[in-house]
Amino acid sequence: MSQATVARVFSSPHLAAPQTRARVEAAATRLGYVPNAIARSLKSQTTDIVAAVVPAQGEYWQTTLTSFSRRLAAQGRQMLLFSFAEAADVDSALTAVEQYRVDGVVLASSTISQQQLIRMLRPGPPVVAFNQPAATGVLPQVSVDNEAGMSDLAEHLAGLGVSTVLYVGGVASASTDQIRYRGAARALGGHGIACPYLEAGAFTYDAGYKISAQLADMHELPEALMVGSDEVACGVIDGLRTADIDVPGDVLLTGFDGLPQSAWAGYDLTTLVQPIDVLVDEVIELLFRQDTQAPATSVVVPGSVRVGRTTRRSDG
Amino acid sequence: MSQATVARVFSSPHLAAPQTRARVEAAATRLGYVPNAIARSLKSQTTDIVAAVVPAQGEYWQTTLTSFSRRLAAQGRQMLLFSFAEAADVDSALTAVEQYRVDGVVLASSTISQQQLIRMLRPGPPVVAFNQPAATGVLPQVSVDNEAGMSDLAEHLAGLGVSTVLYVGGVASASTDQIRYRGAARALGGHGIACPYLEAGAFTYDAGYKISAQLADMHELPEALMVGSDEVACGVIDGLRTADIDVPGDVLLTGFDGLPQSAWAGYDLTTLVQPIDVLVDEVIELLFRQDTQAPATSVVVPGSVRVGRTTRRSDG
DNA sequence: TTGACAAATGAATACGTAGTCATTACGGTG
DNA sequence: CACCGTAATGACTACGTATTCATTTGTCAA
Repeated sequence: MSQATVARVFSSPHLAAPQTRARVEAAATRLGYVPNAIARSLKSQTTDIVAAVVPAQGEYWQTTLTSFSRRLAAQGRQMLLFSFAEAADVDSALTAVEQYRVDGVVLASSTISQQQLIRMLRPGPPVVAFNQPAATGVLPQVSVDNEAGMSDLAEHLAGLGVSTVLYVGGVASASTDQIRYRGAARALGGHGIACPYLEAGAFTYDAGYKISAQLADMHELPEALMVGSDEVACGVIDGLRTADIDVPGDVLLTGFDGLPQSAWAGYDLTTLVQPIDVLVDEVIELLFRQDTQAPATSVVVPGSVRVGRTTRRSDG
Repeated sequence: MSQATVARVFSSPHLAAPQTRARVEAAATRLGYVPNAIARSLKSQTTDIVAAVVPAQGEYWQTTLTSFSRRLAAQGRQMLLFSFAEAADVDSALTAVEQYRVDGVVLASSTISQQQLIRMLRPGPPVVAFNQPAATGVLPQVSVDNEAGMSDLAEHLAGLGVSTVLYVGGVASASTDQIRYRGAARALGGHGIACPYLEAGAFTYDAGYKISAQLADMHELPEALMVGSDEVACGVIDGLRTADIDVPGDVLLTGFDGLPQSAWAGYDLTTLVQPIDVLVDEVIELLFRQDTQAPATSVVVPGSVRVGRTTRRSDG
């Protein structure tokens, strides 16, 4: 019974005689033998591991993460997780990624710097950016159609006869924020509606809650608020309600992302639902497609508007 | 310039002459050389990787997950993620875990079967169960003090003069659910208050939302509801409000877990806040403590009651 | 019986690193 | 100058697997 035979039983069973295979398997269970994936990786130069670099905060990323993990598991691949809170953590994460010789890398988060993206261009595993329009042209990238999505929401508002709108963004320097705002501004502009921009400061509930104080203090509220993300939108709603301003009674509101929470009855946002499973599938296909012809392909997937209570006028 | 010298520069720099080190580092950046963690793992029999087996759904687990990831990263360890939706996925995950020779395994979720827990007793990396009281005595385990926590909440209600209470659980077969209910029943029993049990069917918002229909149909509501988890509690609140039953106006309510959402102004639950970072630290310490004296230590960490609007009577 | 051929197996090697051991170089002391 | 101790380095091996190549075994036809 040689080591080579054992290896064959586990990696290419058809090359071993059925009788031999049975003997090997019996011995394996008896001795508690389990093949060593580390050694296999060293020999085969492939780890079946995909690294994911994801922000530590935010509903949206967590949802994305579990989608990735499950999809990869279905393919027999594992996921090495790197969640980071600050930009500095990204660099150390990328260093670790390089050492582990993973089969692919997913970079999620719009706050990863251009410089950090470029770093990943060195020879190594395939890299795909997730929902990070700034990476377009630099790295292969997959994202929802932010501009068209926000544009669709704007058209929805315009269709309701709204004439004054305020856009509440998360982080003005984030590429997704910029593109979503552009989608809103252009669509509304087409109807002759202006759309000023207000920055909440972060893509979080708290940021939305706090910025709502500024809204409540305005001498005249706009008819509608377009908020850059669902999480911020929930904060805005709660903040306004605290100030006795009703949504949708006193002001209409839209979100973006389609988080589970946005569908909760307490909020029931009109929002753009991102088809996360589709996005994830596109990323995985991009990582493992054979032809590496186009090095920086950009895949844009359309989202869909879900109309909720926040744009349904009670008096309508 | 031998391979041994290069290895020393990267793994124990003090053994290399400063001048040599400089030359090696220069050559490394020039050639794009990066040490191979796979080969290192094979030789050193240690991967610096911890596997986490976590449910795909649930706010609570996602929060836990990112806490783990960050804490491990701070130690120079990585996290191999296995999220599962069904029990069958757990087995395949455990199989993969065994192959990758990770340095430790964290099993989170109260729905992992006893049989699956026992499987991990075979020789291999240290394993710790997270918030899984059923594992007590079988595996080392870390959890919040579920019974005392729910008991504290019950005392809080009793202190408000409540005399009728209904407990809304998630999954009756889950050990956490049972223990939390016991905490409520005992504490309330001490005040002569009965506490019937109602099962929502899952630890999700939707389950809470649906079960609230049954509550709304009761001919007489209890004075207070004790809900087994914050996520279910949010669903119950929204469901009741849909049926024009106000919380806390018509019924008081408590949650459990201390999720970020439970503090959102729209809910502002009275709940038991789990000190997740502390729990995570305990798990990591248990995994990597040197002495393996007590094989099935059980660490129980106290939580703290946060009083929110849901137990503040407007008329009080 | 012999040859040809396929199936099954064993021996040997490489993957890239860490560590052991031996060797060399160097500076100080007697 | 001889001796010794320390610092620095190189040669070599093992970690557990996949794979190539050679060898053995078994089967069938001539």
